[in-house]
Amino acid sequence: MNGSAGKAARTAAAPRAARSPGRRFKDAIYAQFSRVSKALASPHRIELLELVAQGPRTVERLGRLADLGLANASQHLQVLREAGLVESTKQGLFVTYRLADPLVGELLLTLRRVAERRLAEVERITREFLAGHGQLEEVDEAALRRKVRGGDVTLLDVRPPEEFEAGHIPGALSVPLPDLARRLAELPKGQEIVAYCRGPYCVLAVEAVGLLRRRGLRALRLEDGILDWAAAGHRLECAATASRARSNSLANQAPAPSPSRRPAR
Amino acid sequence: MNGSAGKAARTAAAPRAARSPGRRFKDAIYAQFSRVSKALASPHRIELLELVAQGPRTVERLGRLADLGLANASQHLQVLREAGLVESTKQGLFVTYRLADPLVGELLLTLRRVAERRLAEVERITREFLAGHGQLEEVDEAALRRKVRGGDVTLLDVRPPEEFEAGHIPGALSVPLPDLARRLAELPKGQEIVAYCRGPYCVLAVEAVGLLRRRGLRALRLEDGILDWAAAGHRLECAATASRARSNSLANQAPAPSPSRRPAR
DNA sequence: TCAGTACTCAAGATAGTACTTGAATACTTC
DNA sequence: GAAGTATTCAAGTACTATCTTGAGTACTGA
Repeated sequence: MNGSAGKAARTAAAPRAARSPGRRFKDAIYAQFSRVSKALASPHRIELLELVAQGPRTVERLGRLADLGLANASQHLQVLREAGLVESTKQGLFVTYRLADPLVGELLLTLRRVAERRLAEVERITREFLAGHGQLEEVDEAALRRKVRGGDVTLLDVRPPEEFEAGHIPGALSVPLPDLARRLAELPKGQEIVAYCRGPYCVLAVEAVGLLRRRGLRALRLEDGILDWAAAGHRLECAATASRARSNSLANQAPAPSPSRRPAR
Repeated sequence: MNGSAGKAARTAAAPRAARSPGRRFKDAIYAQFSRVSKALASPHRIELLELVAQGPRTVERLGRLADLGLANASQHLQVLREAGLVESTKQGLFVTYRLADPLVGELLLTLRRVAERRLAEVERITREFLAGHGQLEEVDEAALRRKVRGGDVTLLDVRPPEEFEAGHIPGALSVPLPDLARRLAELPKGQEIVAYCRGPYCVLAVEAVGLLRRRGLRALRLEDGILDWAAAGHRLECAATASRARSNSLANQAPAPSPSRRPAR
């Protein structure tokens, strides 16, 4: 790689030629660690990973959700797979990708937290986007509980149906964003609506709230999405358990047993 | 970019020309997230970050510890700084880098855990290295406590003195690796010696144990290093509190309050 | 003021990564 | 077995990152 000996050893730089066994071990280990971080080192792959974290999905669907070309999405997903972050299985024609380990979700969440806390641009960009939609006002979890107890609120899950089925906030009503305009009649009249989606950087809820307001409804956005809800240790309702109707299950739930930093899920 | 209209719309690829505001927001946000992961996407920077996590240090020292040329180390550290992961202050001639936030340490730890759990090579490389030094046998935390209670063990911190001062396992004796050969006389005779260093991928303790054994002493390596000790919620002793001698403080400590989510290698 | 030190900057060679395109593969369905 | 579909592969081009070298900056101490 770096040529012959000769006067190479003269430089002030590291004597890269004569590496000790300890050095070679470290190089090998850190090269492995960097396989994981290199896989995360692309905006598109982070987005794909967050989508995969919502539930298993096919290549074509992931590519479309992330606005990527099909071949490009496939290649990015392969990079993630080679780094051990996702797994894929082939069922018939379709290849389904899923998160390889819940720990990967934790890594993603920590990455996001570091960016939020250390990069001022994250808050600036978010604020500007929300301001542009007149949605600086948000509802946090505590406020949502209060509203639910008050009973005059509809909690709306605007994600695609399969994500709703994979897990949603108890008591939420599923109306995917593309269907919202023509299903307005289903919403309880006169009630305030709180919409949520995948997370704070998923735009579905923002668009839903915008649409609802243009139709003259009172609507707000839940500041966190489903992943944050789960990460905070709260219960999710999924298709299997959903038969217990939607009554007011949120109101009856224990109020956040561990606000610390549970990996939970 | 993607040519004229005509049959352009036919392709399955993303229509990258007409991006919605939502798409532009996502692109901007994920670009920010990837600033953090791009900073981690180099083996050298991960190593530098782990060194910085041990305590503040100058550019020259970090470069030497990571076997990097000075300019190269400086550039890598700047990349880390621009991603908000480290901070630097200039005092006289020296620029000191430190971790910007404890959350960065958590990110680093999670990255390591993901690599350990998902990449088989990590265990393979470690095992091969340890086997080459005849040190497959390690002492874990529980075993260390047992030995300490038995009283016939010396706990040895072989890191550089300033890292020892910044925080060490209570009761440990500081003998930096380069001094070890000529300070053998200081070690209590006949006792077993347990050596530790920065972490499982730091080779100092391995080399210390090798040296001690060649001199005929009974020596073992503690499997985790100082960062893991602290991450497990244990108390550290630092220079300020070190006056309380070394008696047997480890034996008197509460036994691991949070054994919850250990990497458990 | 001058030499020395610690670090940073600029520039260039090299290597690696990203995205696109068109073709190939693998499986299903008719 | 032929047509169709989801995905992957291969190759080309543009871009980005890395490391090195030598010069430049900022501060210290004599």
